[in-house]
Amino acid sequence: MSIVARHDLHFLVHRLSRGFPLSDMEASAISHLPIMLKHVEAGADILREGDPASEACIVLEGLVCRYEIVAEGGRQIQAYHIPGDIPDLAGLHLQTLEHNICALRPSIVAMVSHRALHILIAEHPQIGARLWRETAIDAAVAHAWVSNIGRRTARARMAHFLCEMLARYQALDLASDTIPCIITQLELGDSQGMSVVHVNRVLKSLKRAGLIEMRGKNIRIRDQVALQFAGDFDPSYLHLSEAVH
Amino acid sequence: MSIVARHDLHFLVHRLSRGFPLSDMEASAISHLPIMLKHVEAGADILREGDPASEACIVLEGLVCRYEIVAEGGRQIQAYHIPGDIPDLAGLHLQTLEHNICALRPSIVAMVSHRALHILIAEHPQIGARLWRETAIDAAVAHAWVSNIGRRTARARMAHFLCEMLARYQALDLASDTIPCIITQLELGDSQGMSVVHVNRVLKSLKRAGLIEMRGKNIRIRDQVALQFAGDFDPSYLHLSEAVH
DNA sequence: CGCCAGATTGAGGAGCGTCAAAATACGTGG
DNA sequence: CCACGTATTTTGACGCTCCTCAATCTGGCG
Repeated sequence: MSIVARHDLHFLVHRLSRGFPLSDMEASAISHLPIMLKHVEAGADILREGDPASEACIVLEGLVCRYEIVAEGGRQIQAYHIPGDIPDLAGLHLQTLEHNICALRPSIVAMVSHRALHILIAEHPQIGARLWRETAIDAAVAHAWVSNIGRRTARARMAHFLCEMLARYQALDLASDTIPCIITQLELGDSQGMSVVHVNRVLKSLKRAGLIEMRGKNIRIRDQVALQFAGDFDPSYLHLSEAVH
Repeated sequence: MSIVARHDLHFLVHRLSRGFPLSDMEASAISHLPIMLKHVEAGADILREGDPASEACIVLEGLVCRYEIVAEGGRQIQAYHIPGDIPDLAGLHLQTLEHNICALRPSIVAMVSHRALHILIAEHPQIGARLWRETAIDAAVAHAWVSNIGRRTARARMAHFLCEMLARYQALDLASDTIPCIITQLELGDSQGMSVVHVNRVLKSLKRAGLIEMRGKNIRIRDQVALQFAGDFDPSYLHLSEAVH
């Protein structure tokens, strides 16, 4: 997975092509964006709250998250970002971002200057529309998280979350039944609004029910349909494969 | 408040002008959008989950919310929309929206066809950027809600939410210390992920502490600074007044 | 082989949900 | 202007979910 030759932007192109393919010229324009590769070690921040951003980062490999520290002492992970995602795309239109972005695992990201992106968008309005769509999807996912955390029991919440992660990796052809990244139980808790202890118990319950199992440090979904049912999961909000009008 | 002559898009223009004013031509182009006014009664849906949308609605008066019904039976209100907001702006780039939009109070909205918006954006790219920014802010607010619901106690969560609503109305010059819309305790609970009973107790606690008081059916913030402290509130994420680059 | 991050388990308690009832406000028609 | 039906608020009692604290266990690695 770490061969330099593979470090291109094909996951991003793939994402933006969802629904309706980009033209060769557009795909090529994206691939030729002036990027700077950055290897980030696990736990390292990529962007800090309040930084005036002048560039965006595209996840190429690894696992990145957006998080915030709240006064009462806890960390809240607001989103996970997998290859092809642009965690700080919103920074293109906002002065500052009010969250941190960090790598949870050793990761590789591509840094692109906002200037380059603005030029790209000006020359290829269609790409601008697709990127705007990404911002909209980001919001849709966040809203789904609000519902998940606000109104579902811990068990259903966890099931829903696991379904989301699996579906996103499946859309990239990076998974069939196993979530290919390692997420610790502490991280699961910090994203789903529960304590590590309770995460552990909920996972145990899902294992006992035959819905999931551990495969080394990864989580394998043994019964995706049942898990989706347990989590009241409908993948529509991820907009993984819809057409563009 | 219901004089027809006031039913223009000035709140929207105001929103989009934040940070750096729009040109007269741009402001005028927005004001001349072909809109259809729609009076919506309290409780009526404006958009249903999964509707293939071909138009967007701009809130002119009243209070509108985005919500979802989860399997376990509860309603989760994901966002409140006040005058100048476009609750379903994301629909401009997504096939379908996976949430409902309804009026919580008698409201007036302006319906605009996506076609008209696309033309507007094509002719005024700057307006497109500002609308894109709105999508980004929508996502930022949703992420703040994730943190709020996921990691704060009921009391801090409520304080944070009240600060948010007040700040948004203040930015429109529609409030000084009183949230000018009525939100029932049931609605507060459905948005903050708590039961009506607990909402009532939390509000009581905030009243006893002298942070808020009731003014008829409205909530008046008696000590905004203290309430912000109690809710660990920092308005940055609302991006109410920042410059555009 | 020892160390350490992460996982697991137990016990006890706080926060918050549920159920149920009463109180209050609000709109409507007489 | 009052009577009445409905929506909302308020309060109490009780219990479940989930948190905290704390200890033990496991697997990976130098």
